[in-house]
Amino acid sequence: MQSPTWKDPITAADRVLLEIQRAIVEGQIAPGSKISEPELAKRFDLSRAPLREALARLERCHLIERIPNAGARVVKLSVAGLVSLYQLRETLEGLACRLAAEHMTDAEIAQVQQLLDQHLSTQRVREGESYYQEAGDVDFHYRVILGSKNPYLINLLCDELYFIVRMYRVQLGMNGPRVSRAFDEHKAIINAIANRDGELADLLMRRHIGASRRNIETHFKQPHFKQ
Amino acid sequence: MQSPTWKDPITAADRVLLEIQRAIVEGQIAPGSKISEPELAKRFDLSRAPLREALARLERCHLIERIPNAGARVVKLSVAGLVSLYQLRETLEGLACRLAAEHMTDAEIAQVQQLLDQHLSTQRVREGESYYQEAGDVDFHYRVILGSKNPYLINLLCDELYFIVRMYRVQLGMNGPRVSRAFDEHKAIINAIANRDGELADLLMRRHIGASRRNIETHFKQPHFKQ
DNA sequence: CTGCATCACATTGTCGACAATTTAACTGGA
DNA sequence: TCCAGTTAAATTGTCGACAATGTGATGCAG
Repeated sequence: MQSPTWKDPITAADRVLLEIQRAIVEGQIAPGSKISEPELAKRFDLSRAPLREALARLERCHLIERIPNAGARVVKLSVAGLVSLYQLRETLEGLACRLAAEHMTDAEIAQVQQLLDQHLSTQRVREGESYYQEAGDVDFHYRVILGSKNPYLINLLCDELYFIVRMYRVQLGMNGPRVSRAFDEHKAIINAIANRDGELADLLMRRHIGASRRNIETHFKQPHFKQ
Repeated sequence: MQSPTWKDPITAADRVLLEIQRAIVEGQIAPGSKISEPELAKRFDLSRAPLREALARLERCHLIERIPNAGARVVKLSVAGLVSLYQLRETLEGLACRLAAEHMTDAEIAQVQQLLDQHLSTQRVREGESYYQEAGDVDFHYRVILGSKNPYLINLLCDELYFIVRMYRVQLGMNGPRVSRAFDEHKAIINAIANRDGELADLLMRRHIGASRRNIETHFKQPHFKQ
């Protein structure tokens, strides 16, 4: 409903949603801080009606928590939360791989392989620019998820879990040394899918995400991040 | 946010949500039919503000689909939708079992085992009353899911997917001959969890749900149900 | 008769104000 | 000083009306 799977931000609620989403993910609105409806309404110059619509969607993607008659707060990041989230991701994207191996067309698979080569070359040129790395990573996972052709799964991963996953990565300053290794793992996964080996693709994806989780987990203890 | 994991229906939006939820699940509001905000507002005697809040939550649990500036419709049931939904459920509840085998206390496990014996006896007395069967089934799955101790997973299964799963079962008239077999399968699953064998519990749960899906699938072709 | 443009109607999106509830500050007493 | 009860301020929930958009009917041109 609100991101890679997007139509056009038509209504005012849509626009303010995107802005607040970005602000929360990037930490401009601090984790744990209270969300004041009157304040945000003034800040974005609209009434509380579309704002509340946006808040409802923010709760849906786990960026805020609401308590009836008491208001909303931005979620707090924690090691336990990260582990829970990635346990889910491992299983879900593993399932996506198994289904993708079954349902993706040869053309779609070839397109992803081509995409990886393309990302590899641009990544060599723009050494160290983490933005391109993340864009490529997101793009790869996105394609595989869509390849599953399972609407519930697609909605879950692309709309509901996407932003909270991104929030962990962004706020823990993920630029890591895992760049080139991730590319190889992506290659192996799409090859397994190309061979219609869903079981292997499932396994590889779980490992891939597991490695990513351990990589992020270490950042919780590093000095440059204030909990 | 709106079911087994429930606090108290305090606000007007909460109350109307429960009523519409029930009406949709039980088919009193026909699948595919349009949701008119003015009509429902009059029918439940409240303004459109809390009604729209309720609609947002109905979309969240996949009971309605909204299109900007064009309104909402009740979801249509289909074989493809059922398959997609149960693919997800198999994987998710399998994960729940694996985590439950790791995180449930001995006391919690014993409580579930006791619960199953209790259900078995009451079921023998009230032969054929499908309500008790379903209540018991829901209760068992609910406990295992909570046992996973994973907040994202709990929210997903108990709040977001619970009602659409129930809608399929209710509207396809599930009373099936699978009663006693399900009890045995539940027993086997909780025993695996008691033995801390997460892998086996995972496998058994997937089979259990797979069997349930095939059981429901057959009802799509039977005469007593009009698509 | 068919196809397209126009227009009126119905529905959704948004607004500002009021009611209900929570939070905190304050007062008084132990 | 600390705690409980009360009260005032601020916030959330709800309402009715208006604006913007979508829908269907009507009428005209081809």
